[in-house]
Order: sequence, then structure tokens, then C-alpha cells
Amino acid sequence: MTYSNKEQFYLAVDCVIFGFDNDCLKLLLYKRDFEPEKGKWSLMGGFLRNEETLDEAAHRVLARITGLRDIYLEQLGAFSELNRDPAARVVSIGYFALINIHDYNVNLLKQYGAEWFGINELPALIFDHADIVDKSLRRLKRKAKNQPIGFELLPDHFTITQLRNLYEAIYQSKLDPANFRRKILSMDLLDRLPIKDMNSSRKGSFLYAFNQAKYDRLTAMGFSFDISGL
Amino acid sequence: MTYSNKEQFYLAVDCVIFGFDNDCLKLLLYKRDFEPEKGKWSLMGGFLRNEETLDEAAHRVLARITGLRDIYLEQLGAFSELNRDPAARVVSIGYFALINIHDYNVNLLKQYGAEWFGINELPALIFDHADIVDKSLRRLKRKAKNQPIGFELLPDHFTITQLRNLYEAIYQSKLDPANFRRKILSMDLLDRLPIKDMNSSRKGSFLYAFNQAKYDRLTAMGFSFDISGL
DNA sequence: CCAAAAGTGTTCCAATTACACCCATGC
DNA sequence: GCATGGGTGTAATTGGAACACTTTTGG
Repeated sequence: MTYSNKEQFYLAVDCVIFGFDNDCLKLLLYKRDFEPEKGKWSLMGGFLRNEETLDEAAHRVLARITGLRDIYLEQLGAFSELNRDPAARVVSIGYFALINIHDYNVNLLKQYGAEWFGINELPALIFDHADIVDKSLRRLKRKAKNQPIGFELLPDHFTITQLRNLYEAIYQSKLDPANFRRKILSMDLLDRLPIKDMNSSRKGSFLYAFNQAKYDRLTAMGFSFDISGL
Repeated sequence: MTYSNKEQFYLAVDCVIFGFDNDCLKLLLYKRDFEPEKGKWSLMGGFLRNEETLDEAAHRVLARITGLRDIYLEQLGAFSELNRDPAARVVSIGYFALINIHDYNVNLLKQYGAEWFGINELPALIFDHADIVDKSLRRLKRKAKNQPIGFELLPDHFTITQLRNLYEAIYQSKLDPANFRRKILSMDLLDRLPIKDMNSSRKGSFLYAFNQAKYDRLTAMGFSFDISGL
């Protein structure tokens, strides 16, 4: 082998899984089921295998705990501090995933001892997983401004108020309801459904759906999503 | 070993090295000096070693070809397609570096057969290095809007026109000289030196220096660099 | 004096902000 | 009827875009 004098490394993926529960941004964590640090709270992770890419490994890991395929998934970067895992030199590739919090397989979650934690109420995490969470939060805040990824965290049908609550949870700040509504609707990315959600108010509020085709068409014409300011 | 049933991988770093030569953004490439693909144009790279982090490996690689330490360096992400390197399964971590193009060690460059190429005149590259270059260009364009990293590509003292030329090279579009000057100076990040550069015009133009301390102070107060629009 | 780049002034327009106000309905 | 969140209207302000104009000095 050409590179046989070079060293080799264990490669892992660790996934930061975001969900949104009406007014609070949450992370899915599980109790690690092998040594070292068995029983401690951890990101969902796994080792890379020879026959797969890193993206495939991350999807495999996500499917194992949530039962979901076709999840929004994005690579964060590599974490390579020498003693991040005390048992061996392991380089980990962080990923962050956005899922609809009501969409997962409850049985799998129970089986793995997984739980949702509010972003401000996280338990202690093993290794450098808190760093990975930090980085993914920063990434989420940045990307949510310039790309319509927030919708990945909502059900297919949602009210403008729910969408605003999501952005308020991500940026931990209040947004003006009137201006937010106008700005979002002015982009013409949402279809208003002929259905009202009657739970949130007497008057009821219309449900909307994100229209990916419209977004793609506008993007091709030079449009770019932007909710900065607000 | 706890993980002894897991597979291991070669890990490499590959560096996209940017420079700016008055009106053109350039990349530093070299002729690969080992098999496979020996003699072909390649990003500067190297294998990760046991005793170093990925960032350290990237700095080591950069110092080898440029002689420079303390370079602006940022991780791009991991590239893990199965056959990206036909000789073996190698996962590569891409980096991008910004250097002052007049600051490198000419002898080292000669020794490695390295050359600067205009960003629009790149030769064919080995493996997936063109993908890594693409990604770093997109990253540079994004980051240069929101962080004052452009200065890494300029000499310590520069004119406003040189700075504008740099942004015009990055975004491949013309900027209004009057508005650009006002916007940059209004941020109050530059110190005007009592020196004029007399080469560019009869009147001469003042030299400026980026003031990192001012930037840090403003940033701490909630300021954020932004040259979007223009 | 003139060319050419540096640098200043000014107008116009569109987007953001802040907040007042109207609407529909279950109780 | 009235409280509540949904939704619309609007005046004031800001900041970007465009471009005319002034400055300086080597030839």
C-alpha cells in the first residue's frame, strides 16, 4: 500500500439533533450504552465504516435512534483534540440535524433511553460534546437567517405565530408580530391553506405550508432568503 | 482496546491557500511529489499524525510550503467520498488559508514546484481538490461579508482603493468607490497613517491599517462587521 | 492646463421600525 | 360585550444606490 507508513485513526460521527416544541428549542440526547462513559448523556454517534461516506454514517446513526430517513443534515466539522475520548484517539465529525419533534419513533427513543432537553437545560455531556453543541447552535443561528431551514423544525402546516415563536426561540429575542408576518409573507414562499387553527385564539389563524418549488424558482432567479433585522 | 473491532482510516489535511495580487485573487498550488498522481497539480496537503490535532497538521503543512507561521486558517469540513483517492480510503479535512501574497518564502516555493494561479485560471487538480476549492471560495465569499478577514490578504498598510479591489476580486463585481469608502470608514476600524501612496495617482492616496483592538472592542459592544449590499 | 485617481456632497428611493388600530369569535 | 390573539395601516426614520462635483499634482 502506498501510504502504509502513515498512521490510521478511528473516525466517528456525532449528531446534534434539534427539535422545536411550540416555544422551546430542544436537543435529543441519549444515554451512552458502551464504555467508556457508559450511562452518561451523549450526542447520538457512531463509528465510520469502510463502505460508507461520513454523510451516510450520520444518516445511519440518525435512523437508528429516530427511525427517520430523509432528515435535514449538515456537516459541522471535525473535532480532533488529542484526548477528547480518553479511551483512544478518535477524530469525530460533528453533524447537526433538524427534525419535526413529533415525527420520531417513540419506541426507538425509549429503547435507547433518549430524551429531549430544552436548549437552556442541557445536562452535562461526555467528552467535547458540549463544544459540538455550541458550534451547531451558532451554525443554526447563522443559517436560519439566510436559508429557510427553520421549516424543517415545524410540522408541514403551521401558523405564522408558530413560525415567529420558532425564530424567537432560536434567537432568544422577541420579534414584532406585525413586521414579522409582513416580511415572511412578502417573500412569497408560503402557501396559505384554507384551514384555520382554532386552538390559539378565538378568531383562529390560518395555516401555511412552505413551498419548496417556489423557493427553488426564486433562488434560481437570484432571490435570497433573509430575515436579518426583525 | 475498547474500540478494537472498529475500522481505522487515513486522515489527511488539504489546504486551499488564498493570496491577492493587486487585482486578482490567487491560489497557491504545487506539483504533487509522491504517488499516486505524482507531478500533477494539487492542493498542499499531508497526513495527520498521532501527536497532533488537525489544526496543527494544517499549520505544519502550510509552514512547510510557505515558511509562514501564524497564518489565518479555518477548517472547511471533511471530504469522505469512497474513491476520492484511488490508492486507498483517505478521508481529507479541507482547510482554507489567507496569506499576504508577498510574505512567503520564495525558495521553499521553488523547491516544491509551487505556483500562484488566478482563481479563474486554475489547472486541472487531482482527486476532489476542485470540490474543496469550490467550497472554500463559497466560504470566503460568505465570511468576507460578515468578518474583517479580507485584511489577512493585504499588506499591513493599504489604500482604500486596494481594499475595494480586493472585495471586487472576491465578489467579481464592481463597487461604487464613493459608497465603499464611506461604508468602510464609517465602521471606524481603520487607522489612517500620515503617509500617502503616490504610485496610484497624482494626488496620492492615504494608507490605512486595520486596528484589531478597535474591532475587538466594538465587537464586544455588539457591533458586527457587515459589507453586504455595496 | 489637463488627465486621472482621490475624496466629498447630495438627492432619491426602498426597507425597517414602532406603534395604533381593526377583526372575529368563544365565553 | 369584552377579552384575546390574528391581522392591517401608516408615519417617521434609516441607510443604501446613484451620480455630480471638488481636489491634487505630475507631466
